[in-house]
Order: sequence, then C-alpha cells, then structure tokens
Amino acid sequence: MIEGDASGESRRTARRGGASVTVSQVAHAAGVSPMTVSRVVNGDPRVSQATREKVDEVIRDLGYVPNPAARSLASGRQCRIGLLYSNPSASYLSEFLVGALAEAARHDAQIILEQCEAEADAAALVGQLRRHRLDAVLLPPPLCDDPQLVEALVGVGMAVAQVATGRPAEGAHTVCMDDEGAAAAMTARLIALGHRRIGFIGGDPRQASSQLRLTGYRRALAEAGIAMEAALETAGDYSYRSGLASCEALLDLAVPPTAIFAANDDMAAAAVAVTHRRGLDVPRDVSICGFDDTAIATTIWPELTTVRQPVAEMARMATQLLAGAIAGGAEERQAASDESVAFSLIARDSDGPPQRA
Amino acid sequence: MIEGDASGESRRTARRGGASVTVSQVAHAAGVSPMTVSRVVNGDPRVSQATREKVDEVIRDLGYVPNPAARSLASGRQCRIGLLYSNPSASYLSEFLVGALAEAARHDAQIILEQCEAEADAAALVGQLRRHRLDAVLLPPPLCDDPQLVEALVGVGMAVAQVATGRPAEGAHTVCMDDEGAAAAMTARLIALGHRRIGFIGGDPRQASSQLRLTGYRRALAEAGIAMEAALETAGDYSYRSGLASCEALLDLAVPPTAIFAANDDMAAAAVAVTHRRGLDVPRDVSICGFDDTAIATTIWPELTTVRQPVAEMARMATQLLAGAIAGGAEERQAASDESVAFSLIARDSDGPPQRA
DNA sequence: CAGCGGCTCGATAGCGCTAACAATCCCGGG
DNA sequence: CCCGGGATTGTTAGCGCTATCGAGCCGCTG
Repeated sequence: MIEGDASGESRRTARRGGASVTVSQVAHAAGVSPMTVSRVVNGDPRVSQATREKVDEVIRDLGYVPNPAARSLASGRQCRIGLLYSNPSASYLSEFLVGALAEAARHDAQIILEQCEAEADAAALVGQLRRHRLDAVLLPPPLCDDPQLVEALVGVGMAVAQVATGRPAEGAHTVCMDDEGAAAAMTARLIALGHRRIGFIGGDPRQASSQLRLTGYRRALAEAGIAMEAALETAGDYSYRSGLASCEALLDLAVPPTAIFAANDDMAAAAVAVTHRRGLDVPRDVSICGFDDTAIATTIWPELTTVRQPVAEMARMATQLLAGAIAGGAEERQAASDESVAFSLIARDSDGPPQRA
Repeated sequence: MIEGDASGESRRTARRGGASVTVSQVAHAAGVSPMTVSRVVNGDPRVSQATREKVDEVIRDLGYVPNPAARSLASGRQCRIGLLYSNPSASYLSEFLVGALAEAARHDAQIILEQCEAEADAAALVGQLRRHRLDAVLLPPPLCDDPQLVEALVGVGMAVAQVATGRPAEGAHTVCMDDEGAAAAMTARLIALGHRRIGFIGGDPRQASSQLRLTGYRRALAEAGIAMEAALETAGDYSYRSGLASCEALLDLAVPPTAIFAANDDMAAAAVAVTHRRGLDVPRDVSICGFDDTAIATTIWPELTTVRQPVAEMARMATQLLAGAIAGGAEERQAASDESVAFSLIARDSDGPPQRA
C-alpha cells in the first residue's frame, strides 16, 4: 500500500525483466486508444496532425519503444534473412556483414549466418534454411554464382538477393557493380598516366568477376589503340601466392611492363612485395594497382591505388531489397529488382607515370 | 471432408504468408495439449518419456519450428545484444561477428551493430542503446578498455561482456586470452630455436594488450637468462606503417637481431616486407613472428608463425555468457563470470633457427 | 481406507501489438 | 433538416507461445 500502482506494475514486471513502456500506457497518457498510437508509430497517414503530435510527444516523454517481438507476432510479418557464405575473404565478409546488419537493424530484421560449402547439396541446404525459418537469403560471391543453388532457393519461394554476381538468375534480386567498366577505367587511368605496357594479373577463372575484369582491361587497351599481348595477361586465382608467381613472370619478360593491374588487392599486394624484393621501387619503377579496396590495400606500403567496391553499401541495398520483398508479400516478390552501384577509383600511392627510360 | 481442417488453415494463412505449423497443430496431432508440446520443445524435465517421444515424432513429421517472436513475447524474455565497435581491423571484426552471430542464432538472440566513436559521451551512448532495446552489450577491444563506458553500461543494468580486455570491470563478464603468456611462449619458442638477440615491435600503448605482450616478451627473456636491451624493444602502434619503421630501426642496429617478434600480424608483415627489401631472406636471415593470426598472416609469403587468438571463439563465449545472463535474470547477472580461452602457437614458415654466422 | 505428496498434464490467461471492422464526427447537398 | 460519404478514431479479436495454477492420478504411510 505504500505505492499506489506498485501492485499493477510489479505484477507486470514479475515476468519480464525490463519495465518497458507499452502502447497502452502511451495511449492512456495521450488520451487516445492503443490503436491510434500504433498508427502514429507506423506512420499511418490517416491520423490527424494534432493527434499525431500529441502522441509523438508522449512517446518521447515516456521513452516508448515498440516491442519488435509483439509487432512481428501481431502483424505476422517477420524478417529473418540468411546470409550464406562459403569462404570469402575475411575483410569482404566483415564489410558485407556491417552493411547487412546496419540495414537489418532498421527493418527489425535478423541476419542469420549460414556457413555453407560450395559443393553442398542444394536440396539439403534448403531444408536447413527452412528449419531456421528464413524468409530470405543473401548470397555474396562466390555462392551467388551457383545457378542450382539460386534456383532451388527461388523455387521454394524464398526471396533471394545475389550480390556482385555474374550470373543473375530469374526471380532473384541482384545488386551488382560494373566490374568490367571499373577494370576499364583503371586501365584507362594507367594509360592516361603514360603507360603502354600494362600487365594484368587475372583472378579465379571460376568466379564471374574474373572474366569481367579481364574484359574491361582488354577493352580499355583496345579503345586506346594499344595492341594486346598474351604474355602480359597472367592467370592468377585471387590468392596472394598466385600474385607472387604472376608478378615474377611479368617482371621476367624481356620487356617487362611499366604497370601491373591485378584483379584484386591481395594479388596487387603480392606484386608490390615481388617488385620490392627485386630492388625496384613502387611506383617509380613499376606502377601497381589493385581491385576491391580491401583492408590490405591500406595496410601495406605504399598504399594501393585500387577500385573501391562498396561492399557494405551493396550488402545494405541487398538487405533492403529483401526486407521490402518480405514486407510486400508474394506479389512484390515477383518483381525482383536489379540494382547497380557505382564503383570509384581510389588513387593512392602505388601508381604514377612511367619512368622516362 | 477430404481435409478436415482445411478451412481453419486457409483462414489462418489469410494474414500470414507462410503456412507455418503451430503448437496447437502439433498438440492436436499428438493428442496432447499445446502446453505439453511447449514443454517438450523447451526440454522441461516434467514430461514423461512416452509423451516426449510421441510429441517429438509429430514435431519431426510436421516439420514444426517454434515461432521466436511468439516465444519471446510470451516468455517476456528477449535477447538483443549490441555489439559496440569503434574501428577494429576488418578481419578482427569479421571473425568476431561470425562467432557472435553463430552463438546468437542458437539462442534466438539478435546482434545489433553499433558504430561508436571512442570519444563518444558515455551517457548519450547509453541512451542510444536503450532506444534500440538492447539487453546486453558486447565490447570488443579497444572499447572494452574504456572504464567509463563499461561502468555506465553496467550502471544501467545492462549485461556487459568485455572481450580481450586488459581492464576487467566490476560486474562485467570477461572473456580473455593470456596475452602475456602467449607472448612469453612465442619468445621462448624463438629462444629454443637458438635466437639470442630478439627484437620486439610493440603495439599501441593505449591498448592494454600491448603492455601484456611486452611483459610476456621480457619475462621469457628473463627466464632464459638473456639480458634485455632497450634498443631491441621498439615502439609501434599496431599499424603496418609503424612496423615498417620499427623494423628498419631494428635492422639498422650495429648488431641486428636474428629474430623479430611483432605484437601483431600487420606489423610482422611489414617487418617481412622491410627484410625482403633489404635483400634478406625470411626466415633464413631473420625470423619474424606475429600475433593474432589474422588474415594477413596467411595471405603473405612466407606465411607467418604467429599466436592464434581465437577471436570467433571468444566472441562466441561472450555471446553465450550474455545470453545466459539475460535468460537468468537479475540474480545471475550479478555473478559475472570471467572466462579465459587458450591461445595456441601456429608454426608456419616465417621462423627458423638463426643462421650460423 | 482416508489422506498426503509427487508426478504429469491441461485449462486459462495473458505477453504487446496490429488487422479488420465498427463507430463517430463533420461536412455539404438534397 | 436529414442523409451519404470522407476523414478520423475506437473496439474486438486474435498472432503463437508460455507462466501459473489446478486437476487427475499414482503409490505410499498411518
């Protein structure tokens, strides 16, 4: 009897830990019904300006925050997004996760990580996903390039977003960057700096991006009227080790290139290491450019001139697409959208004009 | 009459998209009450073996999966864990996230990323966290070493887990690795290989781990009866750039060290680069060891011998601690536990016995 | 054989929120 | 002055699950 409403409140908090404010409390304080509060919170347009302001004020005063569990239970709309990954580089995954999680928080969506081997049986995988009650799936490379997997996922009615894929699938959302254009732009940059012999270190041929980047490189050369030379195109696989070997081969040429463009930063970093070991300076003797703008690009010295692939932004967009698709229901899910993000060239310290021999 | 409950089902799915199986359906099919199904699902011991088996079977047949939203609404226990990060390295964050998310999925907990500047006002931050309805906070380095922040968080009754902190706070859970012991072990390894002059590249003095690693290095030297030498201890700040400078200084000594132990992998990678650029071989001329086993350790060549800090595992444990604390309620939250994980030495190709001069 | 405690299990009543529909109000036209 | 219709707000009834309490049942003691 010491506190008037203690019994009511203690009863409520008996089960729960936090004494959280509910719609009813807000409604009572604002002199409206809980439904109206709900409408205000959800931005329903059919609420008068006056009411909206009053409710908003009470919400602020009381520090009301909607309970997401109750919300998704009542509305029947929930949002669990699986992120299937196999073995992308740590920095890629990290940036991807940051983007996806940031957007997920805005939609009260949950991101569920799902490790998955590339060779896994698609059917078994789908079963696993259902067991986790996933409504949508985020597919970063290289998984996004597996047509069987994507098809199986779309087949069971899941919203699917392929990020940075080279093989857009029917019914799946895609968020891509113009890899070819970016590679062409970087090559053109080197040409503009005065380079005529530009070596290229290719990526893993099993990933679609590799081909696109090579094509971009060739296109830029062609547009500048520079003859292609097979010896200047070496085959890597996106690993540092392969970059080492490729760069050695390039520098061993009778007439070595004055610039090397690697299809990712790891290989570019390897090229820098090889070049240094040979007593050459970067960029004075050899210009070296990378691709992706991953952590290693700014870790090593000199910092790499590279193409910035906005991974976080792409993950964010993909997540948004999925959240929208889930909220919109089956109809909108059909209208899979293809978004594209802009790349940008990040000029740092690893390239410059060729040495005047 | 072909399907008895067809009408009921269609009515139910009118609102919702997915025709998900509910407890009631399972209960009906198993001939028990919904409550009993709930008990089985939650592993309540007060259910007879026979009933449990029957229900389990039906659950499997129907593919029932509990609805997490309903569950957390009904039980009042929800689990939103904030992950405050400032600017850790991408690979660290990535591994951390993977561990945390994996464990979070097991507890139906949600991880919410919260970017946060180190200088941010603790009070303002706490408000922000409440707005996101966080129940617990995961604090990776370097944020975990901010006493004000931790205190403020614990003060408002949030469960807090400091990961890899050097400053355990009252009332916070901690998950740590024995940095000092690991540094000592690595140093001892180099000594065992025959090295007597071992250079050390220190980390950012503002982070607690730096001091611990330096202490471990010194302890191992002392235990081996090797005199310490100030010139062999250089000051870095965990960045590649600082590793470059420190390594140059070390190799410029009148009698350069035969081995270099860097307090993290980035600086060790820089040391490898400098050594190579001087025309020296690693490990033949200089052994180089790192710390953390981040991506760069296996990216560069030779791959670094380093200390593996099980970041994912630590994040996993921290998340588990938090999930437990939230589920347990206020009483258990008091009993903040301090877990410790084992480090391990990863021997790769960057170290070996000193050259017989 | 009444009575008691332990073991299972079911009925009830919400958790906080929102769809769907009902009610109300205000306005101008008939 | 009454009525239809748009704009605004309230009422009802759950969403799927679980906390709580009580009912039924057993074997046991006195």
